Parts: sequence; structure tokens; C-alpha cells
Amino acid sequence: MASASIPSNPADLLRAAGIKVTPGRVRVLQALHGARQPLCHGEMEAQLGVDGEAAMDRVTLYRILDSLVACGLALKAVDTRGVFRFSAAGAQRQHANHIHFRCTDCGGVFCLKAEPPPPPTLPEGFRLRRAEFDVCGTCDRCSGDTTPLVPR
Amino acid sequence: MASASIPSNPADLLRAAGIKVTPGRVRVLQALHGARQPLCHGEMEAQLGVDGEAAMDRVTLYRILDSLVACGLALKAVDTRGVFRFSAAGAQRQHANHIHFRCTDCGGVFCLKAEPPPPPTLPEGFRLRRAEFDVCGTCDRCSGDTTPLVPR
DNA sequence: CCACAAATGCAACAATGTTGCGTTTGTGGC
DNA sequence: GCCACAAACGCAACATTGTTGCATTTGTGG
Repeated sequence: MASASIPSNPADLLRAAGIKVTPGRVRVLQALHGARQPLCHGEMEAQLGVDGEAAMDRVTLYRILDSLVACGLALKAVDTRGVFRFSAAGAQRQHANHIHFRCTDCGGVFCLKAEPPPPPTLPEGFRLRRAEFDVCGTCDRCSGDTTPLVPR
Repeated sequence: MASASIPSNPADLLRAAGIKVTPGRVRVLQALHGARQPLCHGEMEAQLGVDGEAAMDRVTLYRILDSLVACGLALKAVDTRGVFRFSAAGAQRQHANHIHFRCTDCGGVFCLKAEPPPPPTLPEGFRLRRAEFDVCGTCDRCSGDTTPLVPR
């Protein structure tokens, strides 16, 4: 097998990003890539404990996550409860060109066909970093059966 | 002047909502209505201190905010730093037909001229509750002076 | 005006995230 | 393979934001 020009295993990703390859970082990156949705700090701690290895220090985990975000290998966001959630960068690339629908009932995320709207023009001096169309409501299953969902 | 059928002062709003009218709640509701953007707990504490009256107990403020949310007089959301922000219910109506730009640096919210994009069509059975165009980056002041903002 | 439930103030606690500092470890150079 | 050094780690302590328990005060209906 020839050497991969597009690195995909955690160690290579870390090397390519220019930060040291440590067991902790490899484990965290693996966990992020294996996750089907962004993980918060606590979930990640639990996840890592399952590996059979000793649980990682809380602060170290925070620092690893920060370093991954800083070098672009991970993304940081905040959920509705105000907790930071981390996801592997690149995981969202496949989710680039369509809109997501979030079910507020079951928490599920669904991909819509529609293209995201173009970013708006900003006033002088403003810099756009991210523009996201946040669409939420209830999915087909959750809409159907029970919840009247406070129409007020 | 006839009795108002649409109550608008804090005390009447509280009465109409069916919860006790207390000085604290009136003050908080006034602050919320006077605010040009959602306030976090700390900002509200500061705001209330300015009134000349004694600052309110931290826990009491939390509970007042919760009670206002519970009876529908206030709305609770979470900002990018993971902090809860509260706004007067109805206050968002005047903010309905344009896009908001959120500065990730100073936390400020700015109103853009552009109209919000039309809501996407949903698959069968899905119910839309909210569609919001979330635009963020750095405002003119924060973009200008200091931060290189990790261009990497 | 009274009684009672609701609201408040205080203290303590809980969850999440950060800082300082001494020790360990990955990495480049030999 | 070995060394030195900076980066990463582990630990302890701290900071911020939000919550819970409980005794006291206060708004409201009668």
C-alpha cells in the first residue's frame, strides 16, 4: 500500500496539523470521528473510559479539545443547554451543501434537499465567519402521534 | 381613559399572566422591555443595580426570570458562549423581518437590512416551528483593532 | 385585616470551564 | 539509540453560571 496522500488515521491527521502525536489526542480524535453527533465534554469522558484504558484527566481533555479546535481538526459549538459540543472537522464537509432540520422533540437531525441561502451582505468592516440556516420543528414521527406542543 | 384591553405595563402583564405582582418582577420585566437585545443574567444584575435600588439577590433574579419564562412573558435562549439570555416576549416581533448578525467577539447583535430567506419545503409529515438565519462573525469594531482571529 | 401560599434572601451545592505549576513525554538533532 | 527541550500532561485550586433547601417576608383573596 502506498503512503496515503490524504491522511485519514488520527496520528497522521495530528502530524499533518503540526501538533504532537500523543495517545490522548489520538484517542480523542478517534472518539470524535466515531461519534455520530457532536459530543460534550462529559460524554467524551465516558466514551474514553469505555476504551478499557484509564479515564483521562478532565483538564487534559479540555486542553486536547482546545488544541484540536485550534489546529482545525475539531469544531466547537454550543447546544441548547449551553454546553459546548465538539465534532471532528471534515465530518461536516459531507454536510456542506444542504440544510439541516432539527427535530426539537426527538433531537434527530435530518438533511433537506434545499440549498442553503446565500450569505447576506454585511455593513462596512464586518467580517462573516459563518452563516447557517437553522430550521427546526418536529419530524414526521414526532408530529404524528402525541404532542400538541404548546401552540399557545 | 377606558380600561386597557391590551395590558402593556409590567404590573398588568404580570396580573394577566396570573402570577403575583412583586417589585422584583416589575423591575425585571421593565428591564427586559427596555433592552435592545436579549440580556444575560449578569447584564441584568448590573442593569438593575443602576436603578438606584439595592441590587437583587442572584438566586431571586434567576427565579424571577424562570417564572417569567414559565408564564410566557419572557423567552430564554442560549448564546454562543453557552450563556442563557432572556428577552421580553413580544419583543422579538419587531425583530421579525430582518436578519441578525452576531459578533462572536463582543457578543453584540446587529440588525441587517436583508430579508430572511424563505423557509424551505419540508418532507411529508414534518412541521416547521422556526427557521432562523444564523449569521455570525466579527463586527466592525472587533474586526478592526486587535484580533488576528487564527487565520491558519 | 388575616391567613396562607407564593416569593424572597441566604447559604450551600452542582456543573462546566479555566489557570498555575511542577512533572512527564514526544520530537528533532546528534 | 540517546539527549535536550519544548510541548503536553496531571493535579490542585479557582472562576463562572446555574440550582436546591429552608427559613423569613410579602402579595392577594377572603
